Amino acid sequence: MKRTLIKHLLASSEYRASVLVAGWVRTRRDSKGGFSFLEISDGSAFSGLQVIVPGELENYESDVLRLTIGSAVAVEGELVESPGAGQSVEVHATRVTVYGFADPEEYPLQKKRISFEKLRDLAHLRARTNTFGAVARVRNALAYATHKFYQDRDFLYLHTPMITASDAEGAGEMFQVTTLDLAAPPRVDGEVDYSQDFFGRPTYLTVSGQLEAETYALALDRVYTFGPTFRAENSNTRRHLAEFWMIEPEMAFADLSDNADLAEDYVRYLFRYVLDACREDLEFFDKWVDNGLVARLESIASSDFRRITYTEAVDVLAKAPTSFEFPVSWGVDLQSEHERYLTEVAFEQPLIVVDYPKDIKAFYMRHNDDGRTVAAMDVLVPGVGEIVGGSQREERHDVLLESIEAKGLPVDDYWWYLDLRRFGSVPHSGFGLGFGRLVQFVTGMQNIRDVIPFPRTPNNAEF
RNA sequence: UCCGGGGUAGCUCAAUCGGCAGAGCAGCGGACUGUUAAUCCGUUGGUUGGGAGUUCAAGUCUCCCCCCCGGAGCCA
Repeated sequence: MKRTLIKHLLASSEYRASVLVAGWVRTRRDSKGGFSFLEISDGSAFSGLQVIVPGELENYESDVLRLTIGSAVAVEGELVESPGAGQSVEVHATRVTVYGFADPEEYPLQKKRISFEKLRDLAHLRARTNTFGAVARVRNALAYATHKFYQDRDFLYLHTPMITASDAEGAGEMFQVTTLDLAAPPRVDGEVDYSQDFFGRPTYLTVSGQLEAETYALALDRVYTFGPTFRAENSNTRRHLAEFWMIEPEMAFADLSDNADLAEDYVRYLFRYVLDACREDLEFFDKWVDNGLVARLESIASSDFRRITYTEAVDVLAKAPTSFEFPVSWGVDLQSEHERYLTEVAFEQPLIVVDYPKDIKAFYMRHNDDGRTVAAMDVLVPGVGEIVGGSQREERHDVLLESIEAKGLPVDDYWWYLDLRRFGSVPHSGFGLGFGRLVQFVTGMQNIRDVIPFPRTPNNAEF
């Protein structure tokens, strides 16, 4: 018999004489009336399936009464209306096959709630919990919706390299990639001789695919990347990972306003999609993790983002009836506390802040005509902070070259990036969205380590 | 990396002035029941993160180290 996923049984309105399901036992409750209740989950839906196992089954004593949380079973039986309160349908088993028991003395998960901190030590098992199953389904839905959004808009999915020689934007410390013997590297004049390394030069894990994406945008018009990036920063916060996934669209013939439009459309599309596709999971998060989550997502999905300039933001902050740890004045970068005040207190909605001072932003951002700002934008959301960072890129060769030099960067390394401005240069724009932060915001999960299966942070690469 | 809070039974946490290391849950045994965080009775379970020191006596005080959490910085 063909196996049916539990989500399809739960959605089924017609009762069936014979079904086959398989999954992991969540609970077993015995009735001395001579039968047992099993709750089985296969991860296909938030809810599990209730199974009634009659005592007459030949392996009832030998197997069924030994089933505990975490055991894996297959159940054949009749799908019927449930007289109980907690579910609309249930299966009356005619056969129960045990694939694997889970010794209750050893199995670390239990019916009671376990802290997220503890579950990080059990990352190989935590997907079996309600919360992490729901996170996995939501993360999957957001990934699918991302591709759908860009594909529907004629963006081309681009694979940028994970190993790179360029320190793209000075976006942080990089992990070095080498095949040299670290105990005894070859040396020339006391310095490590990288000409003998695998690539004949020092190489690193990428911190961003943006610069490479620009080369394709200036040929194929619209592209996006969706891949892993790496930062070797010793960051210990609930919003940072050493390895995280980023989505970076890049558009030719597009200015900062087009860029902001895209970011806003994209984020709202994702919220709308996941509200439809993962309703039960989101309602679970709303109830147990972050009260008001669903209403917040609904509200953001159906309202415009507020757009303000950096200069206006500084103005609002200067007049704020709050005292900040870091004083605000034009020219300083916005601190977390400032961003939070803007998005959580002053405006109480997602914000797009544009036109930052050029001195605090990356070299590739387009200089505005005012001579002191660049066409940068950050999307700020309540609770998570900066979720998107982007800009219109500097397309003028002389201005870009000047900017690289002004930032003290090695001009020679950017020869191919500068070439894009020598041959058929056009205005273009793009942004990066941290996928983990997106999942954080959509699920309400407090810690980014709990929205990716195996988080990489300083001192943590166990799995 | 900096600041603050932590690390005690499988899990979540108590432990007064330095004085016999405890509870709930889980597990195990039993009772009961169309149950659904089931309930009731009984019961097993400890190198108190690691190391050194002070003391008659250290979970508790001192020093060093490791790890976790929150905030900051960096950023997405």
